[in-house]
Amino acid sequence: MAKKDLYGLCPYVTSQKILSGKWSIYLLYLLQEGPVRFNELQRKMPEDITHTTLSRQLKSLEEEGLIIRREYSQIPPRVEYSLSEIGLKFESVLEALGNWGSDYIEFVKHKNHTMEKDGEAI
Amino acid sequence: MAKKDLYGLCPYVTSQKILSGKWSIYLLYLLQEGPVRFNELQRKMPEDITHTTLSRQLKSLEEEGLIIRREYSQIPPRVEYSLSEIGLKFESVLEALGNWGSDYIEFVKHKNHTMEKDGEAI
DNA sequence: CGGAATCCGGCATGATACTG
DNA sequence: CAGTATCATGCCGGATTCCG
Repeated sequence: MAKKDLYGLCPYVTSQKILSGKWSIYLLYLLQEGPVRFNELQRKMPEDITHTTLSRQLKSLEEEGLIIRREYSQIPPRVEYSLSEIGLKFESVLEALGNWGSDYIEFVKHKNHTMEKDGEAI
Repeated sequence: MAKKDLYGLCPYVTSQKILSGKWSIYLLYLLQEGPVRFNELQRKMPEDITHTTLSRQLKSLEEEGLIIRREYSQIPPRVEYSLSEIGLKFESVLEALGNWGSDYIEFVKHKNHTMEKDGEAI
């Protein structure tokens, strides 16, 4: 059954597919610290994101097994998202990604700086 | 100048943008072991990819500073791609990604297995 | 409050053909 | 062999609306 043969069972291809969602990484990052409610997630996003989009991304991550959706039967509704077991394991990736991202930002700053010094206007 | 403000200087958002290319992760993975020629890259891709697409992805990664394109003036042309300094630093991410991807594949296999045992046909 | 259903637009990818 | 130019298209994200 294994849906889509798990992309040839290649870990990199598989990872790529899962990270293809525009907000997947940041959502997993936000969920690291425990259960978060839907609206709270929306507010914490670095850019504006409609609830439609957020809903889809979360549903997708849930179907892939990375996150858990817990619904409390009350009015008004309360839904919390958290990392699953395999989602928790993703934290090592997040850490590497965070470190590298910071390095990369510094790299680009430096690159721009030297470009200015050289008087390039590209 | 800093193009697009580096996505708010957030490491996760920045990383997400760079990994948005459909093949970025796998390309970086392939380039880990040293310079690779264009056609060689194309052959090593896990799925068929047109040279148009490959060319664009490589150009994109090059502009972002992750890879280096070296052209040898000869006929027929010979172009080799390799990781830049910041691209080399990405290897820690690749390692984490590879490990997690393998775990995830196992996770899905197990999930499917138990689903079959339970006789679910979803 | 959280989400489903639609519609729409953009853009990345893919297909094809041409160049040095 | 490697790349560009052009055109087609499919999918994803965003906007809006309705629902419980």
